[in-house]
Amino acid sequence: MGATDQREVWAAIPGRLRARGLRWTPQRRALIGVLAESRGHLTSAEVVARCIAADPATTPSTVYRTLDVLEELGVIEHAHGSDGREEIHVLPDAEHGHLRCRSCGRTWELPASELDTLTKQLRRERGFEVDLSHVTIVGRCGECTLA
Amino acid sequence: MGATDQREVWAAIPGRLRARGLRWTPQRRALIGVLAESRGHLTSAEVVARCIAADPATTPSTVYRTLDVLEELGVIEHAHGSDGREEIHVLPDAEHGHLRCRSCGRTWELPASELDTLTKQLRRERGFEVDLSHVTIVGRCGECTLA
DNA sequence: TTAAATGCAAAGGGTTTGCACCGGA
DNA sequence: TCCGGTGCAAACCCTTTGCATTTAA
Repeated sequence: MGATDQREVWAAIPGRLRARGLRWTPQRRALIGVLAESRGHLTSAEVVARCIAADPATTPSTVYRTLDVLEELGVIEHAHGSDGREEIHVLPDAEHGHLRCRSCGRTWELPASELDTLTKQLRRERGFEVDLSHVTIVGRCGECTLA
Repeated sequence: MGATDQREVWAAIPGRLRARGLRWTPQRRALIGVLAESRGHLTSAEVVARCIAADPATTPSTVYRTLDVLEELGVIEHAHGSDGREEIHVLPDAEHGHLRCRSCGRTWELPASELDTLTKQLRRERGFEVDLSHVTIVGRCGECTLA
């Protein structure tokens, strides 16, 4: 999915909200602005912090409530990081899992192709449908293993 | 690992604590009692609740502190569940990951053998060393998919 | 004896909730 | 106008911390 497509997703949100009888507000516009600038993953708390940075008048509860709405729209998905906090993934359309180094804390995307063997195997042997965007493999990355 | 071996692990704890200059106390005995009766996984909060059920005088902070000690001993390991809470795994000696159904909430152990292909592949292609006990694959189990 | 462990209470962080008011559609 | 959204504050839950006191070794 290219940058242009992503912009279209953001641009379509006001209409998608109204189509559901929901509303497009300045606060929601601000939140979308924060998300649109955030590649990859961030915690809900980080989203709140960035919204407050952008506008000190931001209320946490509004952010959390809007994040719920956006998840219903499928614009974001949430999971839980190794420290137990909410972690949100922007634009999960490109299904992928994550790789996290527990030493340096960095994360990488794990494309569906690399998890293909596992997902097929679990489906075949256990009838289990893997939710790719919630797969997070924790361990030590190459650099940290060498260091 | 059989039930007998597990009992031996519990029985060895007092000595292992003392060998480190740590102490075997009634509170720790009670906590071990709770863990020994808990197959599989449970949250820290559940451990606290069960300890309090066993002895209303239990103090949460003591439980949390002892869980830390037990993790250092390698008796338990902690991860984070889908709801973001601490989740502890008893006796992680037999390295395995977990499979969790996000619909019914049940979890299953995922033996190293089933993750073997993935771990080898990540090591080869990325130099990444997977921490098996922290692998949790989320999705929908066979039963819930049918229902 | 003496350092570890406990109990208590308080703070902490992130998240959720109730409710009156505000403001998109 | 009307219902959804907002802001505020308080509550929530789980977890951590400080400190005086107890207790295992």
